[in-house]
Parts: sequence; structure tokens; C-alpha cells
Amino acid sequence: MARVSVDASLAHLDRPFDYLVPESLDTAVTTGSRVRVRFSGRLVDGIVLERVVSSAHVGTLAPIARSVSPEPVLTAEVARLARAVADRCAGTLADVLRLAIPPRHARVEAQPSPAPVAPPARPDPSGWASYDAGGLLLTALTDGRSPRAAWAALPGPTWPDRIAEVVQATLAGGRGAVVVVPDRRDLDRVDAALTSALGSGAHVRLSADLGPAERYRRWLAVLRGSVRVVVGTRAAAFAPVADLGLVVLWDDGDDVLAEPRAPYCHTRDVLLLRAELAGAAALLGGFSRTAEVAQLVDAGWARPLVAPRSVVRAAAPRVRPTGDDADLARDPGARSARLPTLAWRAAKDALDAGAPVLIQVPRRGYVPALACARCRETARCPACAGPLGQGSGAPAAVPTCRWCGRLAGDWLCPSCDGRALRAAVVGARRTAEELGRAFPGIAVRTSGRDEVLASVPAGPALVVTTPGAEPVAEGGYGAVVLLDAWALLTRADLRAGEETLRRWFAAAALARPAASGGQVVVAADGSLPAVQALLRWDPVWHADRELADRVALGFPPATRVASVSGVPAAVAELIAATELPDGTQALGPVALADGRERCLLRTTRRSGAALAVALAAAQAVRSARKAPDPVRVELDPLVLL
DNA sequence: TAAAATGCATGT
DNA sequence: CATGCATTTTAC
Repeated sequence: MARVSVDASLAHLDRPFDYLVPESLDTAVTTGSRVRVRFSGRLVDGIVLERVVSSAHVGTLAPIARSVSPEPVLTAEVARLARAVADRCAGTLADVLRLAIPPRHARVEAQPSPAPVAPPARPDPSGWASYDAGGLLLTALTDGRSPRAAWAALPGPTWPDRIAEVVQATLAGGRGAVVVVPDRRDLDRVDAALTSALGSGAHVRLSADLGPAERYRRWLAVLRGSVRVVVGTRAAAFAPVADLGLVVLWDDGDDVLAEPRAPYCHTRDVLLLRAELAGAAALLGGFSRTAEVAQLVDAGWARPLVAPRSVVRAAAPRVRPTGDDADLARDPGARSARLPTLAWRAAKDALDAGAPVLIQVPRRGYVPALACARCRETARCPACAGPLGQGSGAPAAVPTCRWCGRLAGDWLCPSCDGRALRAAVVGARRTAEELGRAFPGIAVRTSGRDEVLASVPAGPALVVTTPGAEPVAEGGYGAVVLLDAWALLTRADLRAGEETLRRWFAAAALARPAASGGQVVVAADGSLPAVQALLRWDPVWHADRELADRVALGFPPATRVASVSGVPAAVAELIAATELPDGTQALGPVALADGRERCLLRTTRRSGAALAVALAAAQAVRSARKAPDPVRVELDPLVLL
């Protein structure tokens, strides 16, 4: 007999089903292998959770229809993790397994995986020596112990080397490691650092852009124990590394780490559960720190891993705010580029010293938002009320709706009858154009969604970037200018401060240390907490403050919140069917787009698991009843307001 | 989508 | 109140 998880994401079918194993399939149907089974008439995919000798099922068991392959693609460790993730997110095991196990590729599976490489020597500890407990961390890992650390990385481009060193220490201690980063550029950096520390063949990189055959080939090499180290994006968190000793997550505040498919789990939660269940070490690192990581430190789950203030000061650039009413530089070119005097001076100093300058602009495009020149009201499309923008600087450029694409050449302000438009927001492309005029003869390069630069050479140049696309500069930037801070800080989002600071630190960390002339100018008022944190280079202070705010407001991570969304009747029905833990508060509903609405259910951290279980049970009741309108349940959603 | 369970009309 | 056929429900 075999206990099988069938590939059906209906909530009430989220349990194992027992099947008879025909004699002919006895050797092929292994624990963790893929099978096909007859389930309510049709043939469906399934995965063998375990082989058993008896079943609690009353009634006759159906036989397994066929074995897909004997490859045990679900390891015991990942099976436990997937169950825990499903429970945590009020989702189904089948949904998690779809994220955790890549599609099979028969030809690749028939080929052998390469022989494992010998474990490396201990890492060079000098890089981690800058951190208070850095040496202890490496020793603990080489000794096979499992420390958990919240790492505030020193500014500069060497953080991937630190990750390579903790991985090397883990390997030297006889265990494997999983490293997850938000995007391809970080993946390239950590991949390169691992290659230089471990040579080739000791690790694999896993990302969605590989293609099915190569992806499965690498994943199988991990499953079969040929490779003990994985670095990758989101889905790599589930990689079946044997004897897992360490999980690493870089920049956990990046929103791409939230899974967009059911059950909407966050990579941070997956890796924390995994470290806990597997008894592995955990390293959560970044230039900034999220309230979630602050909470882990506060709760004693993770220890802070920071450098002494003197080391931080020596590594950080000099950071200055322009103040609220920034005076624009007198230089006519700088005036047209809206450069505050301080920023213009910092850029000029750096360029004169032969160093590149990074300019971070929060919005891409040319003029992403226009406003009435007379009354300053935001200009909207007469047809669909979308924002009007300007695509290029051509003299005849007609304002265009950014939602429906309609041209709005004959725009008339509905509140004051004005006809003239002005730029409400200036995008990266126009900023680049204006900077070219402000600094004649200096090369202007742009890095953004269309073309992301990984690095720029040393030498004077202006590099205009949108957040998240900052190239590393050879030798570091002489100056980093952070423009239009208000556009980031005034967003109506609980995480606006945290997210702004994350983007600022990511750019500012690429500047040279102050002693080498590195300067950062932020176009914001120095009294704002996020600006204060940047000036003092103190991500921990800001995260602790952010956590205190969340405690006061009763939002995650101080509490647990479930978002329940769908058509109004379905949402109401689901909540009515949920046995809410004591003290659970319902907020809303608020209307969403296309007639759906959303309710938030808030409870204590302690009752979070119970709330997830209760919601899963309510989903099961609805799916068993074949309720037509699905309800989306998401725990601790990123977007709360 | 196959079997089992249930519903329902019809005939005695 | 059996019987046969249609529809709904279950899911091993």
C-alpha cells in the first residue's frame, strides 16, 4: 500500500489517500516518487508520501494506475516543510508541492548526475572579522552547529563574499546550504562569489529563466546529492539539499520574495520554517532590516550580527540631507535638472575627482505624471481617469493616458478650465536628459527596467537609475544622489518608510567610504526617521522603531493578519464558516477592483496558527459544497492598506 | 470522469 | 412501496 498526495488543490481533498501497490509496481513506487492514480474517475498525478502496510480507509482501495518514475522527488525533509508551509498559509499541500518540485523532464532524468566534489577547506575568516560575532558564526558552522543571525551588512560590494564564506564553513562542517536572493543580478553576484570560493561544480544556481531541461538537470543534481549548495531565487527555498546545515536570505524586504501563486507564502517564512524543522542555521542579511527580522531578534529567535559603530563609520559614505525646501543650484544646467545645490556640489566634486556618480530617481519613463499648470490638480484621462503622462521630450509630444493609451491633446482642466500642463513627476529618462545638460561633456548612462546594467567602470560618468537597478561601480561611486524622496515616502503604505530606506541603503552602499571621498545626498528633510537612519547608517535603529510602530498599530509582524478576498457574498460566507480564535478582529470589508472586496482578520501571533487552520477548514467546507466563487486567503499579506 | 448514492416518476 | 432510470455526489 502507498499513501499518496493527489494533485488536486481543492481544500477538502488536502489529505493523503491510500492505494494498493500492484506487485509489478512494487519496486518503482518508492517513497517520494511520482505516480498516476485513478481519483474520482479520472487519472491524476500524485506523489507517494510513504509506503504503508495498513490503511484506515474503510472500503476497497484502488490500485495505483502507473508509476511515473522511481525517482524519489519528494524528500522527507521537503515533505515536512511543504506541509508546514501549507498549514502556515492556510493552503493545500498540492499547491506547495507544485512550487517545490519542478516539472519532470524524462530525458534529463535518464542521465546520471555528476560525481560530488570534495568538501572545501575552511574559509578565510578575515572578511567576517569586521563583525562582532563574525568569527563565532564561522566556527559554529564549521562545527556543525546551527546559529541564527540577523546580519546588518556593511556597505560595499563584498557581501556576496561573506555569503560564500558562511556557505564554505557549512560545507567544511559536512552539511549543505540554500541561499535565496531576490533577483538575477544578486544571483549573478552570489554565484560568482561561490565560484571563486568553492570552484565550479560545488554549487548550482536555480532560477526560473533556465528552461525546463536545464532546470530539472540542476535540481536533480541537488536531489541526488551531487551538489550540496544551491543559490537561487524564490523557488530555490525548497531545493532538496541533503543534510541541510544553513539557509541564507539576502534582502528579505524585496517584494519579489512574496510568492504570487497560491498559497502566497513569503520566502522568509519558508526559510524560517525550514531552518526550524531541519535544525539548520539561518542567516538573514541585507543593508537594511525589515520589521519582521527585527521581531525575530526581539523574540530571541535570531541574534544580531552587526559591525561595531567605528567599523560602520569607517565603511560608510558621508550622508547629508538637502532639507525640506531645497534651494536649487545656481548653475543654469543644474537648475533645469532640479538639482539641489548640495547634490550638484557632491556630484561635481566626485566627477572632478574622476569618479562616477549615481543618481537614483524613483520613477521611470520621461514624465510619468502631468498636472494642471494653473491649479496643480493631477491631470487625468477624460475617458478612463487614468494618469496622463508624457512619453518623450519631443516638442510635439502629446500627453497620453498611461492606462488606456488615449492621446489627450485637447486637455481641459475639470477644476479650473486651464489648458496648460506641467510635469508633476519627472522620470529617470528626463532626469538623464537634464543631467546631460547640467554636466556637459560627461557621459550619462541609464539603468532601469528596460536595460539593467550590472556594473559601470571607474571614471567620471553620471549613472541614472531607478530603485533596484543600481549598477555596482568599479572602485565605488564618488557620490550618490537620492532624488524625489517624497515620491517614495508619501505612498499610502504601511511599509513606505521601511521600503524607502531599503532602496536608499541599496544605492548608498555602492558609494565609497567617507574617508575616500564618498558622499551621499538625499533630497529629503533630515528630521524624518528614514533619513535619520540613513545619515547615521543605522538600519537596526530604524527597524526597531518600525517594529514598535507595528506593535502600537497592531499590524504584522506584531500580530497575524489574514486577508480574505473575493466577491462579497463569498467572503462573508467564508468568514461565517471560520471558527475565529478568541480575540480575532475583523476589519473591513473594503471594496477592491471588479466588484470584489477584502476583509482583514487580525489576531495575536500566538493564535496565528489557529487562525490559519480555521481558515483552511472553512475553505474545505466551501470547496466540498462546490461553492462557485473562490475566496483568496493570504496570511500576513505584503499590502495591508 | 467512474462508481456510488440519491432522487424521482411510474406501475402495481 | 418496489422498480428502473436520471441526476448528483464522492473522491482511497
